[in-house]
Amino acid sequence: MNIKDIAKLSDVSISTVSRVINNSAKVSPEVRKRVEIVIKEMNYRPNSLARELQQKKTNTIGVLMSAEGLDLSSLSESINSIADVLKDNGFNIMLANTRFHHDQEFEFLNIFQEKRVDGVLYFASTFTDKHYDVFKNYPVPIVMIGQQYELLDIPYVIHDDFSAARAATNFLIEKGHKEIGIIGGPIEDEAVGVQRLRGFEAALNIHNIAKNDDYCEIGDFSLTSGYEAMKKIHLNCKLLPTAIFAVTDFMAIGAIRYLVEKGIKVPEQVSVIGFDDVGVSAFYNPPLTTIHSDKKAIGHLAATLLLQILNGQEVTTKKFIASYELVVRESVLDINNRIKS
Amino acid sequence: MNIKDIAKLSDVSISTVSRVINNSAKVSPEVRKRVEIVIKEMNYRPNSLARELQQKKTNTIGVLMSAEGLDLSSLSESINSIADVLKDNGFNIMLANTRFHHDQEFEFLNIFQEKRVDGVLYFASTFTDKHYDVFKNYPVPIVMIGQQYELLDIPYVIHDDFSAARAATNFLIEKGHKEIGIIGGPIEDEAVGVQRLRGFEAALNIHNIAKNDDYCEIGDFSLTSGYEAMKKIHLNCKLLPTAIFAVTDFMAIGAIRYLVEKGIKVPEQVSVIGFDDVGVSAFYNPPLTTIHSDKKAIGHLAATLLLQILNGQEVTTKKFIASYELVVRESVLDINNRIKS
DNA sequence: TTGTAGGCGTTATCAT
DNA sequence: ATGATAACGCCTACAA
Repeated sequence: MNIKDIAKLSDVSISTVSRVINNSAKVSPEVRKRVEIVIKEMNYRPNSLARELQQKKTNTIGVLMSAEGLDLSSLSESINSIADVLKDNGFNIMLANTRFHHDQEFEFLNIFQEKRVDGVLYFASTFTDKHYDVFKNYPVPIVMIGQQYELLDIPYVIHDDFSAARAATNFLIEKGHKEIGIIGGPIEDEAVGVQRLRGFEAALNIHNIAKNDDYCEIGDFSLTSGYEAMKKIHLNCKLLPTAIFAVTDFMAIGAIRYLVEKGIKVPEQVSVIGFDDVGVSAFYNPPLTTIHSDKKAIGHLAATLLLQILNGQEVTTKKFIASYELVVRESVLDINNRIKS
Repeated sequence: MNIKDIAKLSDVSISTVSRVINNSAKVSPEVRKRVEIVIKEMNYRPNSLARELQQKKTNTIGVLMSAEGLDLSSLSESINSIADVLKDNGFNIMLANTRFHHDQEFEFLNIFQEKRVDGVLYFASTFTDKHYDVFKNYPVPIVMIGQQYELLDIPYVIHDDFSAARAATNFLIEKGHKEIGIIGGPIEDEAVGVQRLRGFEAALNIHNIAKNDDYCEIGDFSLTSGYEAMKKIHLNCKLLPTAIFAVTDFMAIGAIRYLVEKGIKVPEQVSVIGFDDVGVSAFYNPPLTTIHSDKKAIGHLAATLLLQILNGQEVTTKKFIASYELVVRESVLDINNRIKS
């Protein structure tokens, strides 16, 4: 069933059918009615492939991300707001998830290109030379999310991982903690693995607190990895740190679970602070003190930015930083007035 | 940059270029090399729109679901396995999420049709007459997930919500509970809202336990709604039930959080059992006893089924039921030997 | 092994 | 207000 069939059945030319479909020009009311009835009758839908081929525009944005499941993850909120913005502007989303198989990124980028998406939103993780090459020659505009990469002239929106991590650590220090551990992310992940670690170290430095490597482990974002990292720290030293900064709420939850399982009280014996403010965090036992980043704003900003570029508007600023906020709940204890044992 | 340009630059005809792209026929090694170099050089990718238009096949499956970020997590596992199956068979996914705006389903179904997806995987929630009409006339095969609807001749894969809910409730009863409440789902959701409730009631019935309406509230799947439902139950009666069945892990978590916040011990004072076995459940405090349904299997099954239909294989069975399993953790207390107070 | 030409379903340009 | 026709970029007979 195509436009030709509809034309025949309504006894008009295909141009006229096209006109009623797109409201692109005047069509006499009677004819319009006639055509519309046939369309409804036949359950006809125009073929976007043909339309987009001829218009050289798909009204589709490719969104590339790297996460296990779209679950509670911090991404899902951003993606929802991206979806909203794009939908409001008549764009569709083509979602691709590498699930941490970063090599697949290029494969998806190719598919995007073949499918002729009008632009791409890229939740970055690692950034390699190959990324550089590919992005440099990419035929449509890209907006990067979550990772700063100044070599390339593509705009990006990030949250200030360094400052936020420093703030989290400072909070721990304010509360009297001096023995502080960290459960970090993979160092290939610049934002989470590197910047948050740097922020942590900076806070320690400025307060003249030495970093104890026995207190420092790395996870892969999963709940289990947080659990395992905490276990390693426990095994590393007979005396646990009084506080842990987990660079991800999920890892924080994994860590707390380990502690509770071992009969170690949180926050009475060990305080834990997270990062992300994922949905469950407020409902966890104990409710998690963490860094809340405005994921909705990030998605909104990135999508809007891309749309502007697509509209040919000049985008002068290339760097956008979303705000964060420390949300204090119950997983960190103030030990300033603790009687020394 | 199109096939014609490549042809010109490599000094061959477009058919030859097409042949090297698709390996569809013999091409002399020298010519092939020549063309391949130009392709690489020009960073050329074939236009799928044109290709799919002419082949009348997009190798794309539309996946329609209805979840808000949070809830996605029970879906996300299924979706991952769907993605795997489809990818292995050369299919792409087009994901659409109504986020509980069920009216948008039809809009997306239309888009799928316009984009000429080869088939659709439909995570059903509510099923109305309009669905009936639309599905009846839908031009490509549909496989339904999570909801049984026999009027239509479309295959579906579900988990046995009724039996699983009954099993969960029976477990509570076995452990000596007689005062049992439920936090249910919206009744428009046949599987979660109705079937799980029916299973609950069936278990009560067979053990001659009366259902106490003060113990029964309904949530909307969110953590908050679980919290609020538990609060209502608390307000309804001076004496809390000894156990609660929440038809969703997230609502169970919300409920537990409410109880803990009020100083009510879980499971010592109130036991809670969930449904879904979402990622965090094992790491919650206390670890959540729940029904684990094989979401991966569901996704795998549904995708495979659709592929079979697409391949013209006769599918005789229309109904597939995935297995479930009760996973016992620490949120339910055995009160059989409790000293009566 | 390689090239030519028609058609996939639209929209857009130009007549009428 | 309506219709004929040439693209859009590709694949696939059919020819050479």
